[in-house]
Amino acid sequence: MSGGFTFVFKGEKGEKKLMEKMRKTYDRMDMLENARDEARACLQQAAERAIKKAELPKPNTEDGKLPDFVVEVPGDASHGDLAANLALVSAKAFGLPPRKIAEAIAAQADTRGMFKKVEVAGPGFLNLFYDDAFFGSIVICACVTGEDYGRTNVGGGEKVNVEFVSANPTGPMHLGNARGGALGDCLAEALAWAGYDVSREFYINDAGNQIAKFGLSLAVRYLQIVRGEENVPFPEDGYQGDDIRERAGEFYDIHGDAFAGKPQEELERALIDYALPRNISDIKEHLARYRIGYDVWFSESALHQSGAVDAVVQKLAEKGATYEKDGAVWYKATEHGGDKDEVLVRANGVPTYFAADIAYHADKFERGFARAIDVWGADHHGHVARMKGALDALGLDGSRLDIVLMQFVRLVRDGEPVRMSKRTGKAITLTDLLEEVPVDSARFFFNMREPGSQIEFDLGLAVAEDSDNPVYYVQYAHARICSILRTLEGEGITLDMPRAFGCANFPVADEERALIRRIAAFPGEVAAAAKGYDSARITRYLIEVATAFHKFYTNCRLKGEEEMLQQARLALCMATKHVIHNGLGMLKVDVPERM
RNA sequence: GCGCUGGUAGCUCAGCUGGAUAGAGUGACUGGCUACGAACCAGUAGGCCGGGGGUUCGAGUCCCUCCCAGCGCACCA
Repeated sequence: MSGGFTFVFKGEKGEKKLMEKMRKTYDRMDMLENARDEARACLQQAAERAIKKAELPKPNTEDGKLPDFVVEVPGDASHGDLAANLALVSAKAFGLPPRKIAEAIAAQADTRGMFKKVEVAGPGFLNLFYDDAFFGSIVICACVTGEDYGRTNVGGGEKVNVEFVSANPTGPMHLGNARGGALGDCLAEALAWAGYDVSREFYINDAGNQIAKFGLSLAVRYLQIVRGEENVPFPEDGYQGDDIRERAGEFYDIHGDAFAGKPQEELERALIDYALPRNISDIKEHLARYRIGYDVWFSESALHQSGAVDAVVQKLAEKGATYEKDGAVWYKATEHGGDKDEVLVRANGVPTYFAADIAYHADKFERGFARAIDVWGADHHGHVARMKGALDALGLDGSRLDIVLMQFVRLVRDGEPVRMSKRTGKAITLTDLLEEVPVDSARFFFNMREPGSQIEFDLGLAVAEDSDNPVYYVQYAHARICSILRTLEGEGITLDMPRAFGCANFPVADEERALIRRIAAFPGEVAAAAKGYDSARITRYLIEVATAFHKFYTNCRLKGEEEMLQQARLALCMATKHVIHNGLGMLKVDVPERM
């Protein structure tokens, strides 16, 4: 319970003191949640009073209490600011029609100064309307908390690890990485805003079969340069990308044919040692250009070298979760919810990717993370259950690992599908994408839809799309606000908080109320995005805020308006500016003052 | 065959733990700048929510079944 709201701003002396009071009052910052609690309590007590006064019979439930009910924000503003289904769900308990119950409750409702009225509507909904003062206090809250508006502590400081992209270092990043990067980075940001202690991590797959294949492919390209392409056949399953040729070419430019006579193994080793660090640093650079940075770059090979992989296999064996067959060590996945058992150590003694990944995730929990979130391509979905199961088998609660599965990006150019396979060598890379599409658009676009939906990215459209792009719609709202602020400032008018809060008749327009409702929803939206691992909520929300602002802008004026109302509207503009600034900031999209 | 995702307006997608006449954007059509930025706003048209059963006061939402699409089912990662 929030302890109620006290609307005493009018008599307050001094902005500083006022600010302090505001910060205390709105410590929880999510005023909508507070309002929900207030509404719930208001109705619950009203129902209890009605029973006491025998306006309603005693509820015929097992524990004699009222049934659970929902307080929600109705989609239609004419249904109030909050709506409760208390009367509907307790129809049986009272043995009365819902509308009758609702009327009895509404008659007893003490609106606590927060609500203007409680209305009975439809089949028996109880609709509550905010008092104007509450609308005003939401604006104040957003203004006072400013660049922190939207932060909550629903995460309680829990340590969370978010691993995303983790692109294969054998080649350039593709569109899936672009989507995963935007999604993962924004999710991490939303989690941080919701009060989690977030660490961003990139897992470098610098070991295993694909590195061997990488070495082989490089070696063949190198030998082709030395001996002629027609004299050295390229392996069927090698990496055919041009990037491999380029790396081999660079290596040749440095060493000439000095390595041509060396044993294959030595040649491959030298090529890997040359190319891998360069690929990794390219990945870092390209991600930085995409505005993504990591707290930790975790190397798979380090897990092998430290013996962590062997240790985890050993530990699984001690738990009785393994057996040997055909010379390989198998994990009993079927005993932990899997469809079939999995190989941990091959007959040739080399551990599988799966074994390394178990060791990797075990390591995350050993580093003190309460939760690990991985953003994976949907093609890895088969890996989810067995990964969790393996953690369970180790005695590390596998439910602490959450996987965000991301469907593929179907790339299209002028209506024609473009192959994304690394092996065709024709894949569009992240860098290609960013050459055609601004980072703002790409990051916004990839965060517009839920990870689970497969999306189509039309390159031709993305380039032409500049002014139709929703990101500009949101940015434009911000630029418009800045423009108003500049204009008024030119007339010597700036926001004076105590004065703005002193406006007795505010809000006056429906557009103002609609905008304030959206502003009030911000902390809850961020928290929901964090808890539901759904950063798309934020982009959708920002579009809603921009819409509400544009409507407000066309219907409500500031310039030439009466001073108190002008101040109140100035505060509303400022509140909106903070929301857009903070929201776009989470997406790491620019917040332009002019455009 | 088994499993994971998804199927909502012409197109791209929302729809929160079941709730009030199913919503946006875009495309089509019609209006609105002598007032703070028209990269904007207002209006019209457009729907057996994949099909069929069931659960209940009430289902796009939950259960069963079928159909369709993408993906996965390696001693690859």
